[in-house]
Amino acid sequence: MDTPERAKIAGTPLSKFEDSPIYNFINNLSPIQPVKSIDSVPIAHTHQPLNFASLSSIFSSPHDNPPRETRFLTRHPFTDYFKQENFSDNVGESSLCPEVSDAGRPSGFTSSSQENCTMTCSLNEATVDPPDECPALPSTFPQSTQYYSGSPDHNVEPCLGIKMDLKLDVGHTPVEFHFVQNGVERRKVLFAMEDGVQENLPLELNKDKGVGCVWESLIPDDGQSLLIFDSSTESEAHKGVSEKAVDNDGHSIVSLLSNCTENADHLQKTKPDISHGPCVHNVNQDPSQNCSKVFEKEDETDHATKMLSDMCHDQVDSHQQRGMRRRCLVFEVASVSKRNMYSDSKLNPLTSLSFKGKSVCDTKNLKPEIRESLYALPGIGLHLNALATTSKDRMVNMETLASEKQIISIPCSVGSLTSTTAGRNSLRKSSAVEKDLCPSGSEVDLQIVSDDAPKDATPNICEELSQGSPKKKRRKSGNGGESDGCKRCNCKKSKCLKLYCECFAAGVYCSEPCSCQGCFNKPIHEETVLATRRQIESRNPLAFAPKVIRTSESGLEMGDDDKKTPASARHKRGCNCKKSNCLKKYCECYQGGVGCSIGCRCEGCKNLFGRKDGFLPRFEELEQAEKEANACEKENESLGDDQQNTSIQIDEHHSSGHILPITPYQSCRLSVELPFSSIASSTTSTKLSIGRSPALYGSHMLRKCEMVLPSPKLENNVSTVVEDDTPAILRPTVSPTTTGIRIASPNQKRVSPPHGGVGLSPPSRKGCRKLILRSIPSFPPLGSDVSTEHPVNYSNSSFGSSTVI
DNA sequence: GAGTTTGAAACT
DNA sequence: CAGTTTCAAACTC
Repeated sequence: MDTPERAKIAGTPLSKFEDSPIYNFINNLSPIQPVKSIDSVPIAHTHQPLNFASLSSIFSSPHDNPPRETRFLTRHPFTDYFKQENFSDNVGESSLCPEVSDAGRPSGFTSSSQENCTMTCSLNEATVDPPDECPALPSTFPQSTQYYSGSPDHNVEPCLGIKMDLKLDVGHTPVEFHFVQNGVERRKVLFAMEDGVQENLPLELNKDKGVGCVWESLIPDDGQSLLIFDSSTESEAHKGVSEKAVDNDGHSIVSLLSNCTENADHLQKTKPDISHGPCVHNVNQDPSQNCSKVFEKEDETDHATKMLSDMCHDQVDSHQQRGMRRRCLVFEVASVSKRNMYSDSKLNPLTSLSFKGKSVCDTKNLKPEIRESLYALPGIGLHLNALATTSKDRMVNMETLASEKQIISIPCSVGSLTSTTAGRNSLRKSSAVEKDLCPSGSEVDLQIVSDDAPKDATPNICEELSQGSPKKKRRKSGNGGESDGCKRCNCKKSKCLKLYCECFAAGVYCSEPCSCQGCFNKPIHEETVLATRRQIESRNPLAFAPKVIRTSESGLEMGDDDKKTPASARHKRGCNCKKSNCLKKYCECYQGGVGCSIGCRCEGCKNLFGRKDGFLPRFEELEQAEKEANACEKENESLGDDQQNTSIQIDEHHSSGHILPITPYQSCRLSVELPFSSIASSTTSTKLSIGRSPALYGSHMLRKCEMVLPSPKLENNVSTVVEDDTPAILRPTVSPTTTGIRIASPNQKRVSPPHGGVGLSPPSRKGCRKLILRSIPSFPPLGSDVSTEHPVNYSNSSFGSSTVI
């Protein structure tokens, strides 16, 4: 919708809605008193108008994109209404769900109510089909909206918001609610959805709707089909549910997931009669029961995650996949809603978004500080250190995605992000809650725009997204335990409370994949962790800063030495290699894919990325050296051959055949406050998001694609952020990507990026394809309309700028 | 998987 | 700040 419209909506007082027929209708329908949940609007409650009361913030979110909105069809009165409500601060954006065919919605409630209304509501963008269309069936809906997940069109917008599609067909049509919490979760869903869509429903996608309508395409025209899961794979409970759902009038579609979610939420608390809800009725009781059973069995917090992971893994049947995807979405929602419901203030959707530096889905692993910061800055999730870490798996994933030509926005938030707003501390969630969240996903704004549907990626993503997934445990592979993409520590004596511990250093809690002993880096010992962290920071404010900060900018703007700020103290100091010749991972510079700088005290430096003496090896030399040095890694790389096929693309601008190493110094052009150091001081604006976090994505990506150097975000973001609340990512400051990466030596002597960079990249980089990392708009503090200020142009974003190789 | 090497982190 | 020790990752076998 147009900006004016949005504004209009935003400004629409709740009262208007109250006056609207729909509002009245809904009120009448629901015998249940509206539940007020601030953080989220649980699907279960969606049927009640009041539930949306807190959505206003969502709508106000800066994320709204005018462009996108234009797509939106008609605005439904409800939209306004919803906006009025405070959904939660967290709501970043919502993408509209175009009216998909009725069945299309992942979650749908069928209401027996007599009126027919189709309402689609995206919290952020709230798109609603006006009541006019009420009788309108899905088919009638004009165009679907694009989802962020990867639709090309969406690139522009960062999405961290809660996305909610509310579709009401009172009468025969089911009422469907799509609720995507935001950020990570949403992305997860999107990934899953897209993935499924692309794989399974390519035709559908392309048919009528065009690129943007992936989601919609996912949804079968036949609403029923949507709900039907592959019985073979589905659990009994689900089966029963779906069947029942179908049974209801043939046209009523019930979203099992929604129900489950709803049920889950309600079960523990109130156990409301779902059937009562205006929107939910037919299907629901049994399914709900089933669902409830399921949920009861498992820990609430973990359940959603597990389910998600399981679903992700099962992708045999397209049909199944659809179901799976939807379920994932739903579950996710469910988990969210649960959290919201139960943890109330504790859970902030945004929080869930935060990325863990290393593990993709370990929200629980996030350290308290980070969590806080995350809450404060939704967009920022990646710990800088995470960037440094290399994980092949992730690489693979990332690469895969990249290869797909997807645009991945990986906003990295520094582990110890400083919360922009101290006030948001309240948002901090309990660790338990966080567990459910998928940090990586969340924070990382991982938007994949795939030109080619990335099919491969899906699994990976799913895996990452789902902590529970079995694959997770692959963790230690030959490379040292990164197989999962999540590199985990193996500390024995440090109790994981020292920088020796990668997890600790990355600002994440140790998790299952870790092999640490006597670990204190766990939520249980949060206080200890924090105290230790503070201590370390007091000693060295930069201790938690990323080892290597690379900025596309830095590369681009070589001239400004002054501005360069060392990303981390460590790097400031530079490496101190004696025997590795800076050709092994022992060397942080090498590991980070940057050249050594003057600050390095290394001996016999042969850093392929650039020597402190300014020497740049020829491409051939580099290649050979790399081969020699990294033979091992190559082996590992095999895994991603397909994915890695894409050669690293270095910006031609820079490619003169030589790689410009980015030394830490170089990269740090911007005087940036290290985010980490500021952990304790939440008040400071956060700083960085280097990669977004997900650390998973970002970090690995970066690592593997070292040449690219996304870390720029850090700088960019940081600088920006500091200045104003606008997420750095969103800011136009950098123009990076387009230009390509330039690596400048600290002295700026080095220049010439390698051409393909292919051979040069450190082992980790090999697989790197050209990734367009977009800095995910960290969602700026609610209320500020980023879109206007910074139209989210991923391509321009710092990340995006950095071309990933 | 165990042992060695390495260099950062921590300590003095 | 420099030297030493501790530590865990990286690496090798």
